[in-house]
Amino acid sequence: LLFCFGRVLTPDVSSPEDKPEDEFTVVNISNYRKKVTHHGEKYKNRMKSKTGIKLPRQRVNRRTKANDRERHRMHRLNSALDVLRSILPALPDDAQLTKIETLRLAHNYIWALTETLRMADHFGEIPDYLHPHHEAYLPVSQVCMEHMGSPTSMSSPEGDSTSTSSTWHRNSADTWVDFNHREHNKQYWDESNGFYKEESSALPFSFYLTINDR
DNA sequence: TAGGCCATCTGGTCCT
DNA sequence: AGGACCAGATGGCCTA
Repeated sequence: LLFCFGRVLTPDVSSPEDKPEDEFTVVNISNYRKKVTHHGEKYKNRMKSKTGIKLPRQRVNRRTKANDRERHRMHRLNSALDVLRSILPALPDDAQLTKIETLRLAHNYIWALTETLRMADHFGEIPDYLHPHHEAYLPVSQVCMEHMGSPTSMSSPEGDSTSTSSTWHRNSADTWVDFNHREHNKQYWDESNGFYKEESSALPFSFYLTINDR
């Protein structure tokens, strides 16, 4: 999956103490390259008190240790987010999901998978694309979005129902799964828009997966 | 240049 | 007491 992402490179989380303070690493974050200094080089002057009074050595040592722990804690958090990104549907463009987008997409992705199972129950059968031996089989985890528009833009809940940023993944002649960048709210299955009709006994149906709040 | 995103520092609070 | 967690502040990098 990391290969699938290609561009998802984890920041260097190896022990920062291993690096000289002046050294920096260029890492790929999002779709840009970013300099990351090690061991708080650019912040080291903040260890002075606001009044300019020299702080007791013990206090400085405590604070330094706490900073290290906090830094490592955030690195672990970021590593966990990378793992989460790796199992979410890949983005089509060369951009990594931000933290908030990752969490929102994960939330909505779980919701979509839950809906898939619920619909399978409802229709009494598993959709074609979930049958491993069906020609239309498509592991949900490998569904990729061809276009999501701006990851941070907030599209209108009511408008844009046939958004040009829609991503349609054809799985069979009659079944489409749409992991779409589209705003959802409590009416995300809006029948008036014809996205999904619960009473319909037949496919097609669509899933809209968004990184925005629902 | 403004705004978004991020890493880091920092001090406070809670928990063990 | 010390560690984990949290939120605010700060400054760097990038994009529109």
